Amino acid sequence: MGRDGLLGAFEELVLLAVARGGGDGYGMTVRREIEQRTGREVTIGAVYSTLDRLETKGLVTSRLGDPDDDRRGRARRYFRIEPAGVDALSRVRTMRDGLWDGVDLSAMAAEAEGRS
Amino acid sequence: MGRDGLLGAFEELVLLAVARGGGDGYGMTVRREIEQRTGREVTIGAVYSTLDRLETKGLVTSRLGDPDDDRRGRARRYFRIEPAGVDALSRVRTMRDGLWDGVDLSAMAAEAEGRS
DNA sequence: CCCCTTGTTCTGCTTTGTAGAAGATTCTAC
DNA sequence: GTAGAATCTTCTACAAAGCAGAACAAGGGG
Repeated sequence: MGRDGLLGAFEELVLLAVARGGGDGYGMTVRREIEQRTGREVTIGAVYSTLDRLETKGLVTSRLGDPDDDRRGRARRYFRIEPAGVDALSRVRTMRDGLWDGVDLSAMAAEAEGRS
Repeated sequence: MGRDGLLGAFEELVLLAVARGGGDGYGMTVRREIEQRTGREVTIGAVYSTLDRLETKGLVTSRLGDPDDDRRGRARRYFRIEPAGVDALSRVRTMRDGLWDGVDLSAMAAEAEGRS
């Protein structure tokens, strides 16, 4: 995240997936969400280490669910976004929008193509 | 950039600034552009190391200008974006848009705030 | 000459990003 | 009851990206 509290690229994706979950997301669902919405494959290790880092920074918090129900396996760890996390998302977006503003990708592609 | 040719957060900003320059941008102007449009301070070392990495990946190319004119100092190194760079921007944008889609930051802020 | 200005390059370190194996826990079926 | 299989998390180790600041380069002007 660096010097002034910015988010890395993958951190942003994970944080966004947590935000979408509304407090009901956990490691595996975050992974699925990212894979489905971006078409990109993601390893589970990458997701968890990023979640841990986000929690350390105070952008998300987690609580352990009980594994009662009729499901098997280990207890889930649910994540939800904190105000600081919302804030970080907001800032990263504003910052990027400023640089994207007015950029025309197809015109740019045509121009770059035309030189080769 | 990792496994599937993705851009890091800062790489994206730099690449975008190069793109905006239309081939006339160099280290110092890229820095200024980012600072002005994002309000974020950036060290020159960060900019150059990122530019080098982008060049290694084939997303931008550079040419050395001659220091004729009446300006002083060392020759500038001008950067321009290549088709692969345009492509990378396009992909990173599509991917992120998928996850941002439908996210309402202010509603989210209110909800997260309301819990504390 | 020496220094000021404009730029780039180099060195070293910290934070992010990735991968995959290992551990924990419960259900099913024999 | 015990071997799998299923569902999830944790751990270990390394590669890539991000960042800071000093060093270096080169021309202009007293």
